Amino acid sequence: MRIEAKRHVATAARQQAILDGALACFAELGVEGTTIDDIRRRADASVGSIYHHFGSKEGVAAALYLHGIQRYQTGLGAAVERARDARSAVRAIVLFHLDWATKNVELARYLLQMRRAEATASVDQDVRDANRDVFERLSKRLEKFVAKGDIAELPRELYAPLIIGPTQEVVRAWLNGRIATDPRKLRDKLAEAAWQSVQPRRPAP
Amino acid sequence: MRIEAKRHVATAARQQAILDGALACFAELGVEGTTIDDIRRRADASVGSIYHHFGSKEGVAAALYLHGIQRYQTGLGAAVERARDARSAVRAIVLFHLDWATKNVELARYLLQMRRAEATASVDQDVRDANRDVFERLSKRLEKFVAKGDIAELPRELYAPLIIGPTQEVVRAWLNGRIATDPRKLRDKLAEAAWQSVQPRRPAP
DNA sequence: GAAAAAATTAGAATTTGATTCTAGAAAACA
DNA sequence: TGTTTTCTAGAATCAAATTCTAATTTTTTC
Repeated sequence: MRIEAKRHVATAARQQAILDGALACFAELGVEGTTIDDIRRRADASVGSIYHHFGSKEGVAAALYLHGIQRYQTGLGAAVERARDARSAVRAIVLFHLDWATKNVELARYLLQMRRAEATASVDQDVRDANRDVFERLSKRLEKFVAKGDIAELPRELYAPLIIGPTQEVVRAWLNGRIATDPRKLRDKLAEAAWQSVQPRRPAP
Repeated sequence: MRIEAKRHVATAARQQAILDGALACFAELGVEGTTIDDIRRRADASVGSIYHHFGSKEGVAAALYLHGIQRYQTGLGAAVERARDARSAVRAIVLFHLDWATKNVELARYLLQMRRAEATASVDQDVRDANRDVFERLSKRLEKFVAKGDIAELPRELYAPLIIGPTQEVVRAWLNGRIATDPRKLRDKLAEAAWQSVQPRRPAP
């Protein structure tokens, strides 16, 4: 077979076109406000095709969500791998988050909006799995830093909120138009705050 | 008129019944999964009545959202008023948040889920207004603390994220079942972290 | 205190939009 | 080449939101 998987390629392209069309529609009209027909038109597909590939409108929304999460996490993982010490690892997390959100505004807004929306229930498990993978890799690194004393020993469930919580809130506020300043302007303060928040406290002098 | 506003009372009761029924349905079936008929049954109302009072299913969702936000903010405002110094003010914010979410689980989950959902667009302005009110009161207090040097001088848009961001993330994770520990167990660490994050930094020694 | 107006409730009729279904086209396979 | 599988089309169906018309109840007006 000279040109193998010609269909495979076409299929992937079609699916991507549908997802792209859907994101554009969702951003413009809202998820609820978007009809299958809107997506069909924008992606230049047929109703049958959409249902064949994704099963339902919700299926499209869920697939888009999963894709987005995966892209985010892949990037995050890579960014943190590069860091050589605890401080730059923490900084990398904050900076990557700010960067990703400002460079993928529509997608970021969509992920935020759909976080824990029931429309994504069908991929919840996949999202959890993906989360766990990245999370475990990050945890491994973290533990080493904790062992060395570079990072404080805290209840496990606190690390992520402390490191990313404030940044998350800033990004959310910006994406929702509650603040106008480019959040990247705050990056040094946010990175520093994240770092301080997981520092072992010296006993009071 | 001996019994004035008999209707007014009945109306308020009916509206409340619809909102209560809606919250119960939303919690059990999801917002999407709930039909007007479900709400009608649970609230023992008629379709006409629901539409008369709220205009649409989205209207019901929006009203419920606004109510919830207002209740949360009233409580938060009151909690902070009571604090006499910067440190206890910051602590009060964190503790109130943890407390409110654990005592109003269904509503908290709903608010979180609907945050920035398009269904609430119609009350966005009201939510903003309510937010601004509380926020301004809090800001006034904050400024005094900043002037006294008890709290660091930072870009305005950073205070809320730093103080409430990590707590928010913990609550979110708990409401979504990502963590099982009662978040109130983490309250001292979260309050301390919030406080530290807005402390003026001593220049490095 | 009766007539008029306004607010509220009912539930049937309509409309909108998601989903299903059947048929046909294109590629992979043997 | 014939057969099977995957994919695309779009018409038909179905479910649920919304609208509409007609009562009913309360408030207001004279």
